[in-house]
Amino acid sequence: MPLLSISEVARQVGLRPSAIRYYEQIGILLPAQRISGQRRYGPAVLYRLAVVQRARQSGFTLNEIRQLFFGFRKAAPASERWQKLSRQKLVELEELANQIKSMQQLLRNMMEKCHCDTLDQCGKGILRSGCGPAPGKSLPAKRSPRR
Amino acid sequence: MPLLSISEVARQVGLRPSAIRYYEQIGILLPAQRISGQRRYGPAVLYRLAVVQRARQSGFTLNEIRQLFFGFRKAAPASERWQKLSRQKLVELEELANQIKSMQQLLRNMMEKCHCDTLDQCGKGILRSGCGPAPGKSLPAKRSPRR
DNA sequence: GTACAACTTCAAGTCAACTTTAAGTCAACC
DNA sequence: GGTTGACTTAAAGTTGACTTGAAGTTGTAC
Repeated sequence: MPLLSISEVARQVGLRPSAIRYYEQIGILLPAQRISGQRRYGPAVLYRLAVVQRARQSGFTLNEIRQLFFGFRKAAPASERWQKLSRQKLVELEELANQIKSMQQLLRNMMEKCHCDTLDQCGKGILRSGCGPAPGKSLPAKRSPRR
Repeated sequence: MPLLSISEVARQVGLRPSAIRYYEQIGILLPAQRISGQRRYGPAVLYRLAVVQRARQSGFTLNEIRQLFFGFRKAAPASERWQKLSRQKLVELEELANQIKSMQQLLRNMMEKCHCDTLDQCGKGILRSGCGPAPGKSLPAKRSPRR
């Protein structure tokens, strides 16, 4: 039953030691046992950090991860904790995805429709919504050609 | 031909005066004419800022917006500028959208498959990839029930 | 006894896009 | 002359998730 040093833990989970100290500092990890001043960890910390990493991958902030660990009554099962936080996070991600879609729409529209010469022209066009007209002929407002 | 004060411009474009000063400071807006120390703007600044706002909505950073304005040879038409920057940005947005999809996948998988009691259990499961087994019976991996 | 690596703490720095604050200037009105 | 309101500048603060730096401690190796 070997106790791990901070850099050993860091190595195993793919973090830097400073990140692990930070997690302890902000209360995501409980203060580790010290041996002559230095942190020593049991293997369980690897599970802890696996959860943290998975949650980060899933888009949770460190505050939310703290909720996951400490924001429930003590007996609350892990599955219930994930359920609750995930539901909310899925909503946020959906919103984010929609934002991205509308950015893509704007960009595609810009690439397709903007024939402005100067950016000021372009700005004028934007104020009338959409972007500027073609230099010579006015296109008959075709809709996006499939896809 | 009325010259606009900074707060009038801000009001019209929906920014705060401090943002406009900031844009000047970082070189997105050219230094405005001063009248007894105060900034005065012609109507063209509204086009400028319309472009800035549109670019922000499309996901461009302020650095990229500076590129849009000043990162091309002087004669480069606006449409060409947008094309170049948009192509790159669309790639980034695509990557971002994929990240979000994988987060959503992780979360849905978690909600569906995790029946862990403790988060440590959960962490153990994650280390073996996926999450923990059911408490009693093993569910036959049903796929999401519509929607 | 001293060099060294690995750790410690605490404070400050990083990034982006601003905002906030403090202290000062200016023109207009009473 | 005094007050008000809108402006000015420069510097510092904000948020999140860390990293970096400085200065100090510990255990081990030579």
